[in-house]
Amino acid sequence: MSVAVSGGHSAPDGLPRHSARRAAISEATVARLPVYLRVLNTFADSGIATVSSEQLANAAGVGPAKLRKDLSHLGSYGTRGVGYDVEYLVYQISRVLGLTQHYSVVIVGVGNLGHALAGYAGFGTRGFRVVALVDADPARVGETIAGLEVRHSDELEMIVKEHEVSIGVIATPGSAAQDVCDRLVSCGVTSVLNFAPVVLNVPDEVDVRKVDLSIELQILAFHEQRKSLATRGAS
Amino acid sequence: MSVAVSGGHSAPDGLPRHSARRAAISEATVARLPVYLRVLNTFADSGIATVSSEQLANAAGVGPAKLRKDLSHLGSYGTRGVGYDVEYLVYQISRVLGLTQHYSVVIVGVGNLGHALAGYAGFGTRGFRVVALVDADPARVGETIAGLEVRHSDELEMIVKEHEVSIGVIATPGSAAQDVCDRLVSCGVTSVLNFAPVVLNVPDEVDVRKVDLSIELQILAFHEQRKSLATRGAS
DNA sequence: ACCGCTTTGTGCACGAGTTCACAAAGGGGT
DNA sequence: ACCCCTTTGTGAACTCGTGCACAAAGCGGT
Repeated sequence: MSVAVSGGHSAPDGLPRHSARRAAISEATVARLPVYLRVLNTFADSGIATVSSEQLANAAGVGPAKLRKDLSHLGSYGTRGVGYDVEYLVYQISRVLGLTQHYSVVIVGVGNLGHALAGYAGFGTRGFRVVALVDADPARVGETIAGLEVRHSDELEMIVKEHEVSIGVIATPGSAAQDVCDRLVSCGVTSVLNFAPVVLNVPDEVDVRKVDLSIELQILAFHEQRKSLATRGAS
Repeated sequence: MSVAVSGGHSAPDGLPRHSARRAAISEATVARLPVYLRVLNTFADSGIATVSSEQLANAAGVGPAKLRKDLSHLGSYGTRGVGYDVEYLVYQISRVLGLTQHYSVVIVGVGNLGHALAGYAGFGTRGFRVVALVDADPARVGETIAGLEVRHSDELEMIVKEHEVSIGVIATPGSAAQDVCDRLVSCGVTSVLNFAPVVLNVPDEVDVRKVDLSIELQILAFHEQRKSLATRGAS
């Protein structure tokens, strides 16, 4: 749903990682950790020092058992009879997610959506920094958005190298997306967030996550129809 | 990912639907159908009349077996030795997804993101029509975006009733999201697309899908870290 | 009318993810 | 020091989704 959901990652890679101190965290769990993290942060802001799995699970919209199993995959950071220390858990999840490092992000395509993304506060949070905005349209080049000057997409390779960009955000029309993606990948970007309505083709080592509005709407439409058929059928 | 992916839908509802002529389509399959549909449309535009499961699967980024199984869940619409008729399959998937009906959409929150959503072409396609834009800020009320006048959120209930809105899009700040959601639900909206970074609480019969940028970024960060640890560990 | 080639539809086995239920573990009061 | 209450961490059963492999089914050429 998210856009749900939906990542690149092909192989369940059973390769023996360097020395895997932990049994490798499942994809489903990784997708939920950011939710827990957000909820924990709101708890911390409210001055709450400790939470039980049940409280946390309720706030995150999952079952308590699932939550405990998820957390157990990253270590034994709870106290039996008490719960989890909020601050400590925030730190541990941040560490596992890699948010203690910093990531440079480039946004390609400054249309309506790219504009909104550039101004999105979520980037500012822990670890992510938008280092450049890029567009193919010369008319937009030079414009300043959210404190960044829009640069021409010819400079894309240079920008990626210069800032050691690791995450590329594609907010172009669908027709340009694969080309932009190829260029990002060819100069070393290994993670892509794709907003264009196309299926991107990338080598195995590159992760792609897609956010697709019209897919989400169509999934909702399916359930809407299902519901209206159900009530009509019951009459 | 999707935005992951991530829907409301709680119970796997084993209730005997009205007369369920088909065995009910799995959630995972439903999430892929829109992708198939899009690919099929590009094929149709290229004048291609027939596709094999392998061609379609490649273009959609899935395995051929999975694709065939997905399609088999909605009927036997292929010809052995030949493949699938593009136009017919487009029609069948559209029908199953409920895109032959029309859905009225209201967008709540006209900030950067709401602005972009209002102008998004994806809404115009088959079945979805944005009937109103709503914001709580009086300064924005009256402004015209994409041919629609922004109205004050006090009028939300009236608008929903008047236009028989079935899908609500929440593009407000997180602090307002739950309140807006409650109001939408209380006047009959049964599908919500949530862009606010909060976990919405809704009754079981309401479907929520969330699109969360910062979650997607954090998932990418996890894999980035994993990759950099792997290469560092191999040295 | 038959034969061989291609491609679908699906039974089956496997693996991933979820849920249940409970033993182990810690805290606090007496 | 002991006991009771709460809550974690996890083994085990189960459900769901995926991928393989192959039989059934068309089509076209002879």
